[in-house]
Amino acid sequence: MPPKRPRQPALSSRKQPRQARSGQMVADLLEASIRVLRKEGGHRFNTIRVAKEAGVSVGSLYQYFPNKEALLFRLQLDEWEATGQLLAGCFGERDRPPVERLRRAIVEFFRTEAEEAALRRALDDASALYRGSDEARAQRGKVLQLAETFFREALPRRAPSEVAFAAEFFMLSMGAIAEKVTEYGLDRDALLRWTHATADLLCAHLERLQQPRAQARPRPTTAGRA
Amino acid sequence: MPPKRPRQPALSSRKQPRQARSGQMVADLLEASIRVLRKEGGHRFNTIRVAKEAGVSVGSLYQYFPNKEALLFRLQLDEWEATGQLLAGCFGERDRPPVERLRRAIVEFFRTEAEEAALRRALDDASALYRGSDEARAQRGKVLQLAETFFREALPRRAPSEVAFAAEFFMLSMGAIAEKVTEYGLDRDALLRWTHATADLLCAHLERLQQPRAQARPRPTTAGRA
Amino acid sequence: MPPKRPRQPALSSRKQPRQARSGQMVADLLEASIRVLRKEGGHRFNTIRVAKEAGVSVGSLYQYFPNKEALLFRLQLDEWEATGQLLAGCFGERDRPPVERLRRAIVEFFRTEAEEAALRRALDDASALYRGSDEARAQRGKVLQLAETFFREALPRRAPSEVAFAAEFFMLSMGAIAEKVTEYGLDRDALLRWTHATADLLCAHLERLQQPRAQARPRPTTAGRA
Amino acid sequence: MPPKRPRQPALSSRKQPRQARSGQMVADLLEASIRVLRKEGGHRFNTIRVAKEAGVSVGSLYQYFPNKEALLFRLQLDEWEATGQLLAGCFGERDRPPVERLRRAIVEFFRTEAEEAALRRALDDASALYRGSDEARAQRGKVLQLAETFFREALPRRAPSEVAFAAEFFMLSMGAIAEKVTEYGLDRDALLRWTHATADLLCAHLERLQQPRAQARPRPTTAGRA
DNA sequence: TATGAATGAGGGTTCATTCAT
DNA sequence: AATGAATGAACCCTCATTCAT
Repeated sequence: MPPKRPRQPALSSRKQPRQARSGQMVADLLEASIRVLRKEGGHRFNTIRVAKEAGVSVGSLYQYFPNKEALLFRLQLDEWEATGQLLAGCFGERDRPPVERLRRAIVEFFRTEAEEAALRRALDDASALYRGSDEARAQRGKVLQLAETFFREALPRRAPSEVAFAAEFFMLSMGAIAEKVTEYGLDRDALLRWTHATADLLCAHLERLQQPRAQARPRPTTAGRA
Repeated sequence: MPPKRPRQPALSSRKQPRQARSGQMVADLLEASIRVLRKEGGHRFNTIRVAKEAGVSVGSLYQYFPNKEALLFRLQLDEWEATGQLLAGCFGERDRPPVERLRRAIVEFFRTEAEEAALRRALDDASALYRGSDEARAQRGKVLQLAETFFREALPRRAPSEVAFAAEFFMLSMGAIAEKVTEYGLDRDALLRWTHATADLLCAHLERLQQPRAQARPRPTTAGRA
Repeated sequence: MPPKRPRQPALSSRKQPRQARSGQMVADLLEASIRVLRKEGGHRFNTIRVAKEAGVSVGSLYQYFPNKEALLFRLQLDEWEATGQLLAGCFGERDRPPVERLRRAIVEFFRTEAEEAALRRALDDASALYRGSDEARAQRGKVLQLAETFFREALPRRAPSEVAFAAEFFMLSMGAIAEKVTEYGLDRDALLRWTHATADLLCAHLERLQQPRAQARPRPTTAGRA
Repeated sequence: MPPKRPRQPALSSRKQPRQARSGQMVADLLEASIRVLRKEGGHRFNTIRVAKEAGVSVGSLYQYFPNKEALLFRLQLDEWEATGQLLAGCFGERDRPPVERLRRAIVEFFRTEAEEAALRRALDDASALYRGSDEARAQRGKVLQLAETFFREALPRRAPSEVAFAAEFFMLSMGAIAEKVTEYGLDRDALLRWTHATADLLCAHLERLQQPRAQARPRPTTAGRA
């Protein structure tokens, strides 16, 4: 049989940084990564540059991250984590009506997306490297959970499966639109216009879902077209 | 003598293929590219593989495309072109009401997106290479023109600037959502559910825009938030 | 799922060098490899050094050999091939009695082994890289076939399975002893002494096998000893 | 500051471990090394892994072994030592005839070789690192001494130089054949067949040497052949 | 015009060894 | 004495692009 190099890339950190020193190193590397991504873009992102930017050796990098993918993924995870926090904050304001909370979530989401546009873009460029990993799925699940809780509250009369779908649909739509919009690199005002258009779109949708028997709209048959 | 990457990528074809033979060569290369992208994914896409797949030499490839980016971009352009045709067809059915036309456009759009999911994904992985080029902007403009014509008809009482924004907003939203959805790799039924959810979302929005004074919704101040 | 790098190392040549130029390149690389192995030893053998020694670029090396292992393996294959030729020549001299042919084969074998001692040693150091490959097994099979033909002639009254075992046993013994002996780096006379001792050993064994019912020797039970 | 490999490897232990604690540490490291070799193979054998497996720090490892080679060499030394013990036991059974003792030695030798096949293979892969060292020569000398004593007894009428050569020849042959055979990874029965074939071969040779004027066999001139 | 061999910088990763703590 | 983080040279391999034929 041919030589078999093990090759079992993993995304989780190589060592749990418990001591202060290790934690610092990881933090330095992550910050350096962000700087590299921002300055050079996703496709110039490489371990040597990151290590140099962090002022450490490549070897050190590999002591904390099993491979390049893991480093990028960790960055993405942190972004997602922050986003989760943000949404949790907006969704959780139980003294406001749900639609208002949703709007605020959207506004805040667009704002933070835009702030980090360059970074997110770069991360996205590199996303092929960690796409489909279990860890990615897990994080996605966490955010969906969050949204589901909110939508359960906003749509008390809908069946659970409908609520779950709505949660996924809203999150995906918001994320997808925001991503594309921030790609444009708009100025503040233009961004606000897009933000509110999206908010109008999704809030109206939520209100419609809150009506007793919505959605019964005729679907014309998709005749023709191969 | 070595490559020495000039860092000044040009995307337009090196020569206008006027003769039949050249046209054939370009077509072969594009088809081969698609096969390579599909079979190997965006990150195994390289000129040697494409040339081999097309049954020609790398040198020939470089006679018709100044660089790898141009090849990929041309592929993307063709996709966009096809999409444009598709939308033009749907939007142009003047005997149907606009909302119905929009719904059909969305349904068809999702369908073709899903059919080519793997290819689009691969193209997207490679999109960093041609992103932001003038040609890309130009193509985008063409599709927007198309949509604007439709929305002008659908929203006769709206100001031109509002119509233009709506056109852009609808196109972007539809594209963004479809892209993310097809990333999931859903089965036929799930895909249909997502398709119609998106159609419901956007058609309702269009209907709302068709009402006299829509959009006058209170925007809560985005007070607070770290 | 985590990123999956294909990794399918193969040992066979990447392209069949049919043109003169290619053949030359392969030959140059193999010769350079031999020089590197001899000058630096198996553990300093690397693709960069080989390419430099051959006066070409690493890229060229990889156009003809899919990886380092393949290069080494090809060297080994060539050695084995030459050995096969050598043995075939000795074994095939049908006008001499088999025992005499065997002795000559052994003498010749030791001589060529000693000539290339440094190289073989280096190859052996690197053998972990291609050990157990199908190609290696195949080549081994070819040499065994050769030996079997000879032993069938030398031991006409033995059962085929016995002949096959004898062939394998003689080849292995001769090879094993020669390998260890040449490791010593002996002078001409000492080497001759070892050569003839081995020849005596193996020729006597062959003569014994040629006797009607040899081998009936009492095997003391291996009592004791964990 | 970095490693800066001095290229002057020393194999003797850095310190003579006199205290119990040190002895324990060395023992732990050696055992850990064996586990690593067995589990990961020669080419994944590195100091960090060994230290981790032993539950100590790399630094500690380097307190007792000047470098990786020394560690491996020590392992090899222990193997050789054990082998020496084994042979001494077999050779020393003065109440049995020499030929019988030799056979038993061979049988036992093959058995232990096979038991540790994986380990020996790994050690062999690493042998380039300590090959030719004085220590290796010394250990070899000890085993030869042992064998020589036995052969002096078995071949009382032979000249000392002949006895010495016989001792070396037998040891080398047995070792060489066993090594190659165990490389195959045979099952118990096949192994036994090979073992006894080797024993037959070598015991017959010993018996021949015990005859008054053996070896006077005509050596055909090695005419021809470059 | 077509070919495809050749280039070599660039990128990911490993690991022997040191030395501050 | 023990630790283990840090180092960085070294290694394998890829691929965009050129240019002699």
